[in-house]
Amino acid sequence: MKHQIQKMVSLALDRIAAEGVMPADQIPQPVIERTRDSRHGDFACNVAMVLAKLAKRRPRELAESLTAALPDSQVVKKVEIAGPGFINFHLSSNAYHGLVATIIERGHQFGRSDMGAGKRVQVEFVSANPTGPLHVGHGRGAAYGAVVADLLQAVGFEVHREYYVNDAGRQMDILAASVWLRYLELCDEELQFPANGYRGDYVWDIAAALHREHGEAYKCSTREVFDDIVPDEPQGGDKEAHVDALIARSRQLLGGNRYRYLFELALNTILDDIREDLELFGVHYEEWFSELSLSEAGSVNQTIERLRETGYLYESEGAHWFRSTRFGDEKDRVVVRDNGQTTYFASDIAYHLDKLSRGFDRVIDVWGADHHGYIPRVKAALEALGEDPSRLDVLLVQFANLYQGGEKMQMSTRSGSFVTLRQLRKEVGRDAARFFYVMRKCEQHLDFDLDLAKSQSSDNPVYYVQYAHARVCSVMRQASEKGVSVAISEGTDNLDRLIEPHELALLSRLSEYPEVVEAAALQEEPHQLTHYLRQLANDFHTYYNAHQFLAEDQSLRDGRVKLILAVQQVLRNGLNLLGVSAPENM
RNA sequence: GUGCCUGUAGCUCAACUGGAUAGAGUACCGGCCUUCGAAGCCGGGUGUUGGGGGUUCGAGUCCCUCCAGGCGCGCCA
Repeated sequence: MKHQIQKMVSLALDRIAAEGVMPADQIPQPVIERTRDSRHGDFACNVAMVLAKLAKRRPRELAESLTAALPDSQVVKKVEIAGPGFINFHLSSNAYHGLVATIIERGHQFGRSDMGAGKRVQVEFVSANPTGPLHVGHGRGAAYGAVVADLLQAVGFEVHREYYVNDAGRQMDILAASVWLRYLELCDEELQFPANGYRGDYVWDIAAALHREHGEAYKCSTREVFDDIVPDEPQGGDKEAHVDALIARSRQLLGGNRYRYLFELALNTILDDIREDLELFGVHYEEWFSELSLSEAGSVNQTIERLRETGYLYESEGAHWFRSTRFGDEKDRVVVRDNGQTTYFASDIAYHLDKLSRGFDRVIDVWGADHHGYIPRVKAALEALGEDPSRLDVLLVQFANLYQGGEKMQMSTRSGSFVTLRQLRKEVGRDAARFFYVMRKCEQHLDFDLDLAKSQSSDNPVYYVQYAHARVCSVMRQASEKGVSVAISEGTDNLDRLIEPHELALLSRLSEYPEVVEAAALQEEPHQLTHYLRQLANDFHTYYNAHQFLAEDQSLRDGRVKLILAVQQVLRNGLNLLGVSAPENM
């Protein structure tokens, strides 16, 4: 509908331009928007005000000429000029009859489009280090990334969802060492657990599994392990150096094979847990991309060599630096440490290079907002290597704060005192969690009220929307129990019986749905869809209370049943895009 | 100190990316169930859009400045 009106206005603009009112080569695409206030009609156009200066005419005067030049239309009943120069379009009552038929006919396809024209988009999200279970902070990135991906797919992009597994870095070694030390404790060794080690219960679990299956085959004495190790922080030393020394000692005492077994046991246990967790959260990936595979294939070293060839690499204090300041970064960045190890940044450049080389038209990263300082250096590296950095889009997701009983809950990964995504799901359920996570713009801090998400009351927006869907189902059940026929007629038959203001409002709302999906997808803003669904549910509940759907009058009933079936379909489609179920009863 | 993000009704947030009188939910008060599910609906008031300046027909939205909060500023990932 929007496009139809836009075409009409464009045509009118061409016509008056031909009359020499203004230069024909400077005519913009007119903006059509839905009115906020129904007294202003259904759609409004501001083009007369925008072009007033160019045409050297008063806005209202220009609007007069424009409306006179508008072509006739079946769907537009009345055109008015209002305010400073708005052109308001009032639709005729049958304008949306085709819409209802279309929704019913297209079913779950309604709202989808091919606007993306099959362009390939890669969306990387969550990508949490496999050093512990996912917590509620990751949950937001998971829900947000999943919905953005689904939205893009819905409007015709070919979407590739990917999880980057950081299975190569130092953090993984710290995890392995942590597991081993806990294992030693299970073997009745007494030791001082490092300040920088991972302390969560899951570390004990992995250690216990190792102990169960291999007895004391991995045991060493505490003396062997800690002999000559630099002191830890509580003893006045450096916690980083301490833990690095413990890692080196683990490798040395266990030997390559046993260390690798331990490392992979920890990695796989946690990764399996993460996979299952996300699966149960309704988040699916096309690919789990291993960082380790990058370095094993030599990509990281190749990337560093390519960078060296560009001349933007230099040596200083024994390390190799990338001159990212050349490309607007705050400071230069190390890619190879003085101990010869490549940095996380180095593999990340290699990874992004790999993504771009796979031929995606667009690459989207969903990151926690605490990583925002990282964007300039990644883009700098891509630019230095001759890639177009604008192909990469980084979406930052702010933290989610959990509230319970009005109290903010504090969390920290290292200390192990965090609420896991799994706990949250068990607590509030998948539907509420998914919905709450995407209810806010991603750059907003999210206050996640556990009590509200759990509550089965009208306060809870998830139930509000789901209830609207269940209500339609219930009406249809009632009809069959009462023996009332609700087999609907063909096409647009009987839709002319829909004349109540509530019905017209509902029709207009339904017509918005494809626009909302498109806007939410292109702007990467799932919250637009949650807001829309609440409005649609509200329109429906209002209608429900005002009118009897299963009317005596057969043709009236037919029209109304068609309308509420269309509502049901759109609610279902929208919830489905959010990864939230559309229950038939509650 | 410096860069990014945020600041809108008592609280949690919208505002179609520059449009008309800034809107929802919640909280508070009142009304609506012998008729399709009251997990619902209807009515009632709430604003110096953090402050100040600027840009223009028009600013919550863009620019400058100040104030407040969050995050970042490692040869960690």
